[in-house]
Amino acid sequence: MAQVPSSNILIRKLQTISELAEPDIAILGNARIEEKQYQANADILRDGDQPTLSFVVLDGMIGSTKMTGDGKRQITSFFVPGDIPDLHGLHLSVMDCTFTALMPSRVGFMRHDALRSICDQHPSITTVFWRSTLVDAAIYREWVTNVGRRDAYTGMAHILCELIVRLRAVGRIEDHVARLPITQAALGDALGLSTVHVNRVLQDLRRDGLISTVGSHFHATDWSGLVRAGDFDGMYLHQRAADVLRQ
Amino acid sequence: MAQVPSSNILIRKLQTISELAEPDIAILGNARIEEKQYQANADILRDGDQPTLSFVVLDGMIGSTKMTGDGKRQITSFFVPGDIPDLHGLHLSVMDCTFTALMPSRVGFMRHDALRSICDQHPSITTVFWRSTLVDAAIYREWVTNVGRRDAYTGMAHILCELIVRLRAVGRIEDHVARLPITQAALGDALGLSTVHVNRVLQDLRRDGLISTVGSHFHATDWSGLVRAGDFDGMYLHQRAADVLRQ
DNA sequence: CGCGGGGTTGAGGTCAATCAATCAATGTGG
DNA sequence: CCACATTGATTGATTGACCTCAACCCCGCG
Repeated sequence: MAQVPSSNILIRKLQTISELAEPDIAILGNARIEEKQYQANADILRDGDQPTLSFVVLDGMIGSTKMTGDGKRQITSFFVPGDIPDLHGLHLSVMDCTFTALMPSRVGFMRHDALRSICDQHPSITTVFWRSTLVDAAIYREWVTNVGRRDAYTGMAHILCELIVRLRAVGRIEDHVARLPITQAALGDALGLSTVHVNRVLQDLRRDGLISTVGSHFHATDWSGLVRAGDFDGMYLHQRAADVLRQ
Repeated sequence: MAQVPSSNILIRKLQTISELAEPDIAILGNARIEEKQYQANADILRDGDQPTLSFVVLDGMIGSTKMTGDGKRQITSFFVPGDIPDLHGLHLSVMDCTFTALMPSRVGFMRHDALRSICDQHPSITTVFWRSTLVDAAIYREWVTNVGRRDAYTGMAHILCELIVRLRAVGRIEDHVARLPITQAALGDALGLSTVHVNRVLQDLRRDGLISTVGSHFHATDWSGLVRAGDFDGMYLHQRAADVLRQ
């Protein structure tokens, strides 16, 4: 029905971290995907759920979030088009976090039993999926460090660098201009900061000529400066060499 | 040579998160493991390494650590006996973090090629290993939240709860008395705090009757109080029901 | 035209870092 | 057996990063 199958972006993302064999690409391309649109701040899966579906991000951005007992929110990771945020649901029956759309987003659902049968029949795809969850874990590790040991200015620059590299890898931004209608509140929840402080840190980054913002457009005006300011080394994203060189 | 094969603790740990079939237990029990002892603060694998071995913790405690550009250390997770901290090395060729012994520790090395051939021949073991790495990722998620959105007092209580539950699950502590010769500096690096502040927070926890310390012995004198203080819900550890009930 | 969401600004307060000692326990060489 | 070094814990004083509260502004929208 769709000229551009929604599995395309999934395949592209997986290719940024693994080499995919032709037959595997065909298998993944034929996977049945049910598309659905979400508004900003809509929950897709909730902490405590026992889902029978996983989803791939097609457009927009999804956050994996956790709430503390006193109602504060932490975003533990961003997920951009091509990512399968809840692939772990395939093997962990109860969700330990909530997936929320951080901007208007389109996602594609895939049935767990279908994914499991693909994995059973194609061990090489199992490896690719496993690797994808391992890269997610590597990103979590970096976020612990970012939140625990970097100050607000450095952490903000870091997280922006990560977003730009990941979006570039799947062709969603050119150069270092990102259309990122992400709220300052979301950035704060990602970095463990208040929205007020996020605002001030963004002003500092603008003052230093590292970024500029025009409405929801977000621009890294000094990429190497931003990388330096953010103490950023994208190695933890484990992208294939070919993709890294394309940066 | 050893009466108690070092794979026992590995099997026990895997059983806390997955049901293991008899044949799989036999396969894992026969895995060749090279034991090695490390002193406190010794690195086992370093950021940037390309290891051909993975290791299981046999005794002590290992931390996965990252350094920031200005030389601050963050511990992104603890690993206790039975855990395989660097199982991700099986599919991510370059290490993105360092594994350090946080106290005198004994670990057992297993060759990647041996592990890969086990996975190739026994898909059910692949699933168990995959699930193990997914639980590690769930722990990272919780740590992001702990470091980002909980204050020092709550975060400290939380991390102590996690350690106690995980150590109990593999039978390394009875009741809630833990022998934990972990330094306050390590706790600080885990929580993103200075050692001075760690010291003061521990005093607060003692003052409130939640913990007591005698030398390197560490005792949760009020388990339910500590759980409450730490905003702790162990669901994210994804232990099997039988194990959770045994708490 | 009023409303709400997101962004911006200012003032004051707090949690935790830093700096700088001191102390206890352990180990080491003479 | 003691002088000395080392590691980790503890304490006090000061500083600073970031939070909270409380406005206000801007803009799109029903």
